[in-house]
Amino acid sequence: MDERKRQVLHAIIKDYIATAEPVGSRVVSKKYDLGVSPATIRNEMSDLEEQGYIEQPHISAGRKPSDKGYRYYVDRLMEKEEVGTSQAGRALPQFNGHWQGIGKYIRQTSQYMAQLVDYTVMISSQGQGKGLLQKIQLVPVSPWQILLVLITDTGLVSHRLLQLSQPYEPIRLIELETTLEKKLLGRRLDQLSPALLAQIRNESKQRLLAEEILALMEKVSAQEQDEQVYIGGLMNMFSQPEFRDMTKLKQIIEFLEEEAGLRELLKPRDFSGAIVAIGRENPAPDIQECSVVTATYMIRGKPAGTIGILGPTRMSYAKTMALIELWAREMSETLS
Amino acid sequence: MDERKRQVLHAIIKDYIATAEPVGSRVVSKKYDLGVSPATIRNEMSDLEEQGYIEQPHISAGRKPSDKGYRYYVDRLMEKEEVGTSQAGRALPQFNGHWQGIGKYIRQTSQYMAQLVDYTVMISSQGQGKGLLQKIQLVPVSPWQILLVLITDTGLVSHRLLQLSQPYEPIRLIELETTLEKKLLGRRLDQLSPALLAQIRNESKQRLLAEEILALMEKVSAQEQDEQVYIGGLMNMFSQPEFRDMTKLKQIIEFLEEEAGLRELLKPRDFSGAIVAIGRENPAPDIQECSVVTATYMIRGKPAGTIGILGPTRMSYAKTMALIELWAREMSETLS
DNA sequence: GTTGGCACTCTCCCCAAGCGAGTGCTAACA
DNA sequence: TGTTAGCACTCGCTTGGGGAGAGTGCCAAC
Repeated sequence: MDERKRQVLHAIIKDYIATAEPVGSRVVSKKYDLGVSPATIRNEMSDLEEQGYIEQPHISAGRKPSDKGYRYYVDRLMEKEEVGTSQAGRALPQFNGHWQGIGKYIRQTSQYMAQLVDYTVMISSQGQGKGLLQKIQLVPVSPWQILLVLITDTGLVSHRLLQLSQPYEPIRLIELETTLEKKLLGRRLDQLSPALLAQIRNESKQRLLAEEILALMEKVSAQEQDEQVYIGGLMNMFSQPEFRDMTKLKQIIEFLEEEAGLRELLKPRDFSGAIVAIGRENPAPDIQECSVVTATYMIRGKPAGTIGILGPTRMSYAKTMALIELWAREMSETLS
Repeated sequence: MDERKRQVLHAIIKDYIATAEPVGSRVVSKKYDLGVSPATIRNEMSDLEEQGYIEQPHISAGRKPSDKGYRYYVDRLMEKEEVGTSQAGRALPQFNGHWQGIGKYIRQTSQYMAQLVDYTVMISSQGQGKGLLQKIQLVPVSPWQILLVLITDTGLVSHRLLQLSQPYEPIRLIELETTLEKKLLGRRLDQLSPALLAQIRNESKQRLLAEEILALMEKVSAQEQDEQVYIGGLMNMFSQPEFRDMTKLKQIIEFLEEEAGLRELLKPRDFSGAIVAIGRENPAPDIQECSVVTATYMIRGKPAGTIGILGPTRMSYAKTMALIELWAREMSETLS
């Protein structure tokens, strides 16, 4: 691929991203002055099509980029946008309200982000059950009720109200609390070994009580790992000309309503930069006419969730990638 | 309005709900045998139109019900569906998974409900900060950190990790806990009077500690009241012929994305039966081509949230109302 | 008060023609 | 050998008209 072909491809992609209309040889020649006539451009375009970088919707229409073309653009052509220059008016607002939990923060953030791009924003937040146990507390509430409180070093605080099948003896409760702390502190909540738990159960002087509490802890450890996904700016999809067709739109919304696929898409990674999946590169068939840009944010250096931006393949990659990287950094800071 | 007019109106509404097409005099006469000819029906329809119960999309089309017509139908014509008969395959599944918090439950429930109706389901859950304080616990975590745990009789457990500006003295912490319990237990979390809090602050021996904890409590009481709304079956709207027009659909989704309006719509009421708002009866202009059926569910007898079902004005009111009342009862039971 | 008949209106669908955009090819040119 | 102008051709989109179908309103008869 020689220099001029690259210029032609670049021009076609730029124009198509801006207009969503197939671009013809004349436009390329005039608007992006390459110094050659439309006829020459036509020859180049013919070659590019043969190589699979662009395609013709109909025989008498202009060309539009193919997935392969976009891939080439993202990897080699695109000028990376400087986050610094684009920062004004694009950064997330400094968090300054009352802290109302990570879920609330992420939900609001996803909606705010969606106002700044024309695409749909999805943010996953991984369960935080992977921290080390820092504190275990058994709080007596009533003779039949105990509150179990677990705190991990990732800042997770988890609690469960436990309805006992028989009243507890206060002394036993304190004993049990001590035992639990001795045996379990410093371990990962999601990796409590059954052997260890069995040992505690056996050593305990009030077996039933220990049994009930340990069962609850196992439940908690299973539950705290689960992720959630928040979506903002679904409506932005409606402004995209490629989704004027209801069936396509429906497909996308179907995908967004189904949590499993979304979670798979937004699984946190170790890498924190922006990653792009273009059209058919997406594993989920429902969104193979879309592109997804993702970036993982961290909490205290550990992957904690992923931001995803879903738009048509004709999305503005340079801007989107710059923004998502900026946002991932900002979220990491806010949440750490 | 005489009996035959009522029959004609009833027939028109039934047919329109089923087909979404304007119904003509011949159809009314033949399909819903009233024993009179189309010409007679035409006269009746002419009257009904004059009175505003039905309307003509074009001069040469059949009639469709107006908002007023639907209102009359809901109030007087409709045969109420027996919940008993419709129960098979329509009830919510018995909750039997791990309990993962009310939010999760409501989200899943909204999606399940949406599978059983062809409309969009919205469920609000009111903050549960309106219960009476049953237990206050200050858990030492580290010399600089305290965990504040509040439990109310509505089953709410709320906690906050507090970063102190100076280390606490263990004895003072216990003292303070006792004071707080003595003064505040039995009071409503959302109605802690400033005077009372000031008094505690003054009596405390370690002022700064008390101050920080009380400030946190005020925050918690403010935050726990806030509501959230879950939406399921947004996609169902796509199957409704009246929303094949993108601009209408867009309007509705705009409404659903904007939380304030939704919350207003789904404010819990004291009354637990189904309430219908038809078309222009809705205060929000964005959904004035829709109808909304709502019913409030209770937790231990107190209004806790509202289920809403949003569909075209041509919705199947009898079925929807029967279902929502059933579901509100079931949710109340599960959550109590 | 009810009915049949009839003229009238209006929408929807289909089809054909015309327009416009853009290509591919060929021949000429530097 | 690469570039350019010219030209015929293709194809989608729009426009306009005609016909079919559905349903009404009105009138006269029962």
